[in-house]
Amino acid sequence: MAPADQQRIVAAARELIAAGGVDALSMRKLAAEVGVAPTAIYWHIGSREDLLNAVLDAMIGDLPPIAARGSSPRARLVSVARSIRDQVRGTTDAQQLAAELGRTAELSFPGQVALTREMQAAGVTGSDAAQAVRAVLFLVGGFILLEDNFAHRQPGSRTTQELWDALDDDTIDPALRKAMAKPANTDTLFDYAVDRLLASVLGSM
Amino acid sequence: MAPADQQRIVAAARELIAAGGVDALSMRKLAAEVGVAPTAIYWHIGSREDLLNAVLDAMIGDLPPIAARGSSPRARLVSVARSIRDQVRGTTDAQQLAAELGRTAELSFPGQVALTREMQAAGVTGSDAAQAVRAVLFLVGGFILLEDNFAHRQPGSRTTQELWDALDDDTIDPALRKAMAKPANTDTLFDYAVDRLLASVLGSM
DNA sequence: ACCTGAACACCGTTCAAGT
DNA sequence: ACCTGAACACCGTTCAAGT
Repeated sequence: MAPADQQRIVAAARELIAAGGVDALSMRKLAAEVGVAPTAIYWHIGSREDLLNAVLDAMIGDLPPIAARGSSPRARLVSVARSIRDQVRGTTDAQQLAAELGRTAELSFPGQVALTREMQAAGVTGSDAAQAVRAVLFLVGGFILLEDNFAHRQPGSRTTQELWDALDDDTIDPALRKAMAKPANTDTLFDYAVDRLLASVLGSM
Repeated sequence: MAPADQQRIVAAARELIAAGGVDALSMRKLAAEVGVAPTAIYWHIGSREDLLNAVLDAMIGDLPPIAARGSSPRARLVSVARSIRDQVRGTTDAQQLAAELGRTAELSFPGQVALTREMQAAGVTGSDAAQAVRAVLFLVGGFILLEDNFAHRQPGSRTTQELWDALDDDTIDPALRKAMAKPANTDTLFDYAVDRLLASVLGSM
């Protein structure tokens, strides 16, 4: 049997996570996959938390850089916001790991830097730019949170749409209630929200 | 010993969660707390997931309604956004449970309705209002996500501030880098971001 | 240096059996 | 109707012992 070095162990752990999510990774299953006793993992990597940190390190190393596209500063800002959202949505395991390990700052940092660079190019400087960048980041984060929860929704639970349909409230216009009950196109909504926030932040409605 | 009915079991479960978080609640500890064999819990409530759902039901029942304050429509919208944020921050256990059980829609719905009502009062109608409400909700959600992660950050991990201090990037102005490296006042930032988004959405900069 | 086996202290859950 | 005890199939982790 090949030696159970760190690289092989981390690779096997990533396969287990890719197949069944972070919860599907146990020290015992991993050891079986590597072809070794569970206790050997502890010799090579350490505790479960050490293992997860090593896995996250490897995942971060594989991430492509965030690219800005477009010619106008405004378009480039929008493209970075979209890139961040796309990258987060395509790396849910890494996001979950980072959340569990308290390393989300690390994971979101490259996007933050890219956004800051483009905000500077748009002519916003100093603490104004810092505030603007953070506002955009929070908006992007909100999409991630709510889309993620939407994706993790259990079959038995009620959707926002169903809740609106069931709501009996005369103070809200029927047409508006109906609009809220319609499922949202989050792609369109994302572009709209980012556009509105940038318009106001850049002072160029 | 008093009968181990559902009410007593749920109350004991809430105490365990309040004391040590959702992870501190196990069927066996709960049974010990109630003074009964672990298997008795299954007779009264069912599985662990059934138990957590019953606990979340009780928590939702205890939530106070979201109130709008202020006289101008804009001020009332801002106050609802702040109320949502405050309520979420004060109910982290319920938020975690809702996320695990896929019931976040239910938990965020009252705030969504309150926001919709005030958006209508501000003169925005139909699908425009629906989009505007959702944009504000996503922004509020982003604060919750990033503040939450910030709070759950492990002592060993690096903060966004430390990452900025360590960044060596000549394309970003030193003053801006310094501004990003300063810890953000999320209260101020929240008011700023909500204000900017509302200004643009309501079309009254 | 690298790995195993036994052991400890936990989990959630089922099910037959008791009163 | 309500509860227990035994049992099953899992966990993470430690540590002495082997090569």
